[in-house]
Amino acid sequence: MVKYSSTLNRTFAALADPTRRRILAHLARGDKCVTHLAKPHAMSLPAVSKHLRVLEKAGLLRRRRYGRVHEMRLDAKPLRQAAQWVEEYHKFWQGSLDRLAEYLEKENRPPEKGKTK
Amino acid sequence: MVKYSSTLNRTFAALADPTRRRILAHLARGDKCVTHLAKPHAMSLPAVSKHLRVLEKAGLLRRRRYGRVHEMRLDAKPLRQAAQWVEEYHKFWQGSLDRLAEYLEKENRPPEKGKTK
DNA sequence: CGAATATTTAACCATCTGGTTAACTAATAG
DNA sequence: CTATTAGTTAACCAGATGGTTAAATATTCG
Repeated sequence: MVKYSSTLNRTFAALADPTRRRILAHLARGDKCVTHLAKPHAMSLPAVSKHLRVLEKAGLLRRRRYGRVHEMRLDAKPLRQAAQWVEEYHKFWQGSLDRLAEYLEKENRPPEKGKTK
Repeated sequence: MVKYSSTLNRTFAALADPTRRRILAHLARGDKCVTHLAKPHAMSLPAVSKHLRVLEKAGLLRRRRYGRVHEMRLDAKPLRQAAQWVEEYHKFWQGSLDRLAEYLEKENRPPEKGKTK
């Protein structure tokens, strides 16, 4: 059966913010330090730092310290579980256009006609 | 290029809550009315009603009214885009074990100059 | 040493979230 | 008409989120 893990909670929550998705995209192109990752984002360094911590707690990145520089490394493993979850609905979005057509045709269909409840 | 649509924001945010993922799972097994969907969840009807509105605004379900009964129907189309986004990171979680091994081996790699702390 | 750099922590703020209970609207049943 | 049922709306609350600025902590540079 489907599990409602807090891992999945944290993964999806982390992905819900566009800044964090952008950071992940940058990391996918190579490991970066905080200042580097912060530059393209119109916000303060502490704000980016917070986003990085969210991603880190979600397990989506690993941090290594070289002196005062924190080097971030993408870790996409949690995305695997997320992808699996979403994929369970594959057949539903595949058939969605058919379903919409069907839906529109049945415009006047009754609920559970006759004896409700 | 990657887009940071608010569609994706809403989709991932909707999926970040376990109650909502559970509701989607129930909907995947057939359309249900609000009271029906609420029953297995240890919370009030208004709470479930709010979750349904979140899912609706994320485009993950459609609502039809038959008299006083609101019938919910899963619409998984938004999940398609989410799946595509996540899939872009497929190669990263595939290679993650190798990467971790590599990471652990390089444990003593120098920072940028030949100076370790 | 003292100055500069990289980053975090602290304190604060507005808004969002997920829940509650109570009251309301609307439809059906008797 | 009245009572019941389905569901939403309103008001409220605690805690999370996403941002800010200012101060603190390391680390490296000269």
